[in-house]
Amino acid sequence: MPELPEVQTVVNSLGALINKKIIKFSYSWEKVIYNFSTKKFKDLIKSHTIKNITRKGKYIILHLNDSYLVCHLRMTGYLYLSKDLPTDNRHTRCYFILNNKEYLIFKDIRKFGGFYFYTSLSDLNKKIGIDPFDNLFNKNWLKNNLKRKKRMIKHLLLDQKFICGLGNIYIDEILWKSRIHPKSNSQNIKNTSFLYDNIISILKDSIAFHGTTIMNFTFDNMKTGNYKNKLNVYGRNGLPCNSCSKSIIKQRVAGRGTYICTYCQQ
DNA sequence: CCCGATGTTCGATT
DNA sequence: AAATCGAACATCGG
Repeated sequence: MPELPEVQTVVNSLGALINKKIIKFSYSWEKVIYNFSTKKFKDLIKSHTIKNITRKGKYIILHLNDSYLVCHLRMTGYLYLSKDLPTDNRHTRCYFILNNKEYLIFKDIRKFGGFYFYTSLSDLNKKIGIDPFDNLFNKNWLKNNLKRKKRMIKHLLLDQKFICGLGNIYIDEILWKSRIHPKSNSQNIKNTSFLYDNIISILKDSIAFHGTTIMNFTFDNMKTGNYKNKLNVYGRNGLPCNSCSKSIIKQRVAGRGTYICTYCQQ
């Protein structure tokens, strides 16, 4: 579920974490910590103060005194602050107790999400590419780097090592608005400037609407995103294209369910 | 009941 | 280098 706008929405909802201290870590699913055993992680995390919260791609980054607590929500992760522990713990995988007696709670239906502990961000930066809101990501960057690759555009945009943060929903939306067929070769894309504008504007627009809730995405005590009503292709199989009125089709591209207007996107 | 699909990522294989 | 596939899981719908 969560792509860049949803992750940014979560980051925005966690501002109250700043300057709070982590007192204790508790878990019920061992694999919720990706790069350490939970035993080791407990030691590492204790008594750290959260200095800042940022995001890169789909990763949430809590800046600690001299280290980083990084969270990835994968498909169904839900990270939120609460004065109380959940009454329904079916999907609670772990939580942190803070010095003000509040809880940072991580629920995750499908158990794919979790946390990394890093002493530097270099591992993370090596793993993923440029963020769309990075100053270095501009029209020239996109033009030059699309030219360097010979890949189906949808496949390339899904690759987090290329650009990080885009996922299945927003790529379909961006390619529809850009009038680009998802199977197009990245080298042959003519209007890269228009594609750039649509990447930025669609992400910004969705952030303003707190992201898209299709099935499971919630933030800040069960709030949901409202961008779903603004989707032009995703999930609109068989419905008329908002530009030409011909039928939206669904087809598998790069192994993912993909929504296309074959008239607008040649 | 079984099968397929779901917004992500990783690693193996072609 | 690029593309496909299965796995990590749970849930829902046909």
